[in-house]
Amino acid sequence: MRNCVSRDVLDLLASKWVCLVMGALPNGPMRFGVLRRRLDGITQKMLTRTLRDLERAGLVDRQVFPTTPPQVEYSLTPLGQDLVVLMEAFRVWAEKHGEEISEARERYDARAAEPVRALNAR
Amino acid sequence: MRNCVSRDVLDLLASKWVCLVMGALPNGPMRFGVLRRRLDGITQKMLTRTLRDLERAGLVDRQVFPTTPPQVEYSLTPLGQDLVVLMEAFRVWAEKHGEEISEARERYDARAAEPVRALNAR
DNA sequence: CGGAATCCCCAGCGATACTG
DNA sequence: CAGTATCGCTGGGGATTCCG
Repeated sequence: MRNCVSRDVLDLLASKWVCLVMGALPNGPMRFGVLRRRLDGITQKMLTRTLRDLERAGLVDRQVFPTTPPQVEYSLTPLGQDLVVLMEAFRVWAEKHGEEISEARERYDARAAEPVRALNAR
Repeated sequence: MRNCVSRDVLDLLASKWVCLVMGALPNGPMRFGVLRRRLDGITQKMLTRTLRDLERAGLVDRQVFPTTPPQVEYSLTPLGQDLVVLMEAFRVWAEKHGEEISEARERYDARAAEPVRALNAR
């Protein structure tokens, strides 16, 4: 179901790195290596793939300088910048309520463990 | 990297069904079965898991009526409603620019196919 | 330096069957 | 009706190696 358009964009965001990559390059063009180090923990393969997906979707611009060694710069397109604004709003929400969520999880887990303890007590 | 709080929430949204499930129940409590049919295409297992995750995170409330047959109603918590507002903003964005994105993809694919055709032409 | 290619693992999800 | 339990697969993604 939900063959609607928003599903496409949703699938994009569902990718593990898309948000992080986009969030890492809002200020001007950035070289591949620099981006890689900024996102410490990402594989070069996943960074390449993620950037390709974003470029294909028209959210990221890719500029190649045929020098030696080669140099490639990535930047957000206007559309990409527009989306980053939304994601930023989301990030703010997350930082505001993150604590609240993790507390809720701890409470939930504590409640779930309780019956088990009662069982072991016999 | 990015052990920051927003990553937790990000992982939640990255789940395939979270956004769809939350988007499907903004108006009052809703029974499991109804929700299931509304989300036509979701497995009962995934719906259960998704709802559990959301309940654990404090975004969804689960109320059980010990009748026969059993009846369980799900609803958004205030925190969940708050998040839905954000997701709604995102959905609007997606529907506004979805076309633009799929066009960009077609252009990209066309360009990518071109060199191949040039090769085959020889 | 930026990226393509290859190998491989395992979590996510679907399908199916069973239960209180 | 609203789940839990079990099996099986596929594909996302990591590690490594090679290339211009």
